[in-house]
Amino acid sequence: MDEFLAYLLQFSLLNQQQLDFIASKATSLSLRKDAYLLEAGQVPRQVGFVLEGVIRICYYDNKGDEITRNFIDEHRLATDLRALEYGLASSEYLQAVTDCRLLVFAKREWEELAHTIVGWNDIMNRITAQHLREKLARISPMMAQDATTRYVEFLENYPRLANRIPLSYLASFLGITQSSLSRIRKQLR
Amino acid sequence: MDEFLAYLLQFSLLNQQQLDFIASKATSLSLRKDAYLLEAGQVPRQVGFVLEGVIRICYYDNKGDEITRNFIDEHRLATDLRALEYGLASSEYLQAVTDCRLLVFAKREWEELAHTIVGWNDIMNRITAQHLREKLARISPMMAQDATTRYVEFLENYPRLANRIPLSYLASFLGITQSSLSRIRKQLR
DNA sequence: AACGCTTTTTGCCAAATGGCAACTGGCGGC
DNA sequence: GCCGCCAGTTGCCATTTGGCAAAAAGCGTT
Repeated sequence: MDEFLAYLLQFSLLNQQQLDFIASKATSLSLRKDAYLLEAGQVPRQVGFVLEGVIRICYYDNKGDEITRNFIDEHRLATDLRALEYGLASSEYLQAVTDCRLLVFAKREWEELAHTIVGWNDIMNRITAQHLREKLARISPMMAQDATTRYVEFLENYPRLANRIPLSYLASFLGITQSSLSRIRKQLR
Repeated sequence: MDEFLAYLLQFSLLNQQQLDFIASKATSLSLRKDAYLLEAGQVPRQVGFVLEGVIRICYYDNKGDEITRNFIDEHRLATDLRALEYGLASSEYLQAVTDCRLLVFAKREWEELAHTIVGWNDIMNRITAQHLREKLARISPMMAQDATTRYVEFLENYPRLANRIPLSYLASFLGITQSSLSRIRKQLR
């Protein structure tokens, strides 16, 4: 729990009373590898915060191929905040890549936080904006680079992730085939 | 000016007095094709809103090649909001791709808006988050697709842009070479 | 119309990547 | 220890894309 509060304090000044209130709203959840935290078509009903493990965001393209769009590891929010806010069905899956431990806020509790904590939405918007900026900053240079460079930079940007992710997911995230990625790895040794 | 106020009203409920106040802070600016609204290394001192024309966001990679990271067309904010907020130097260029007409708020005026209009930062965070989400939603599927698909989808996503942008910028944005894009175009007719 | 400048198109070949299928290796269940 | 399963690797060849340089097309100026 303290991990989440420390995370919030990066984005805001919250007093002890507020922190206690926030803590009182959280529950904990374990996910087995491959289990879904959220499935496409569902309306999200909770917000997760990853304490341990890796979750991936994926969807299916118009050819039916599964595409991994992103990874969420420790100390990141796992939910579709937009879909949650507007009560929309999500278009993506959130699936555990490894066994995971999460902190979870049910939608009702989350909204109570929004009503009770002054500036809660402001904090969330900041967090959202920062996460999106980081993702964008990592993803947008990737298109202009070849597969090897993309892989090497992934290793630099997410050093703690590479050895926990199946090759197929990583290849899909990098926009190359599994075979190509395997060959690239080989060449790098 | 009304265009900008209408834009704001999409994200918020502002009364007439607030709108008038906002309007009083804006000035207008014309940019010639190829002129810079912001250069890398500079600390941004203003926020632009594109009334007419196209601006691109670009930077130089470690090989010295110029990469176009995004386009900003009518009714979009043109600035580095993060750098502006924290007084940081921007790492990117904002360059006019065509002649442009902009609405401009100097940093000082922009901050006065933040202090005067209740919820101004909240509005800006919403706008930022939404823009980032849109960009991400368009960019992230691109890596998994071949160059032709990326080009076709660009045409669908930005129908009003394609004919106003030099081929080289577009190719760079799509992560392919100018020659390849030219060949792809040829094949599509 | 002729010129100079920039943008776009092409040709040629090399390199990177994809598609498919077979092979290998690790690991848990029996 | 053997088997089966899954993830990762490799071989083979087709396709895509890049790199480079030359040619063509567009455009404004004179």
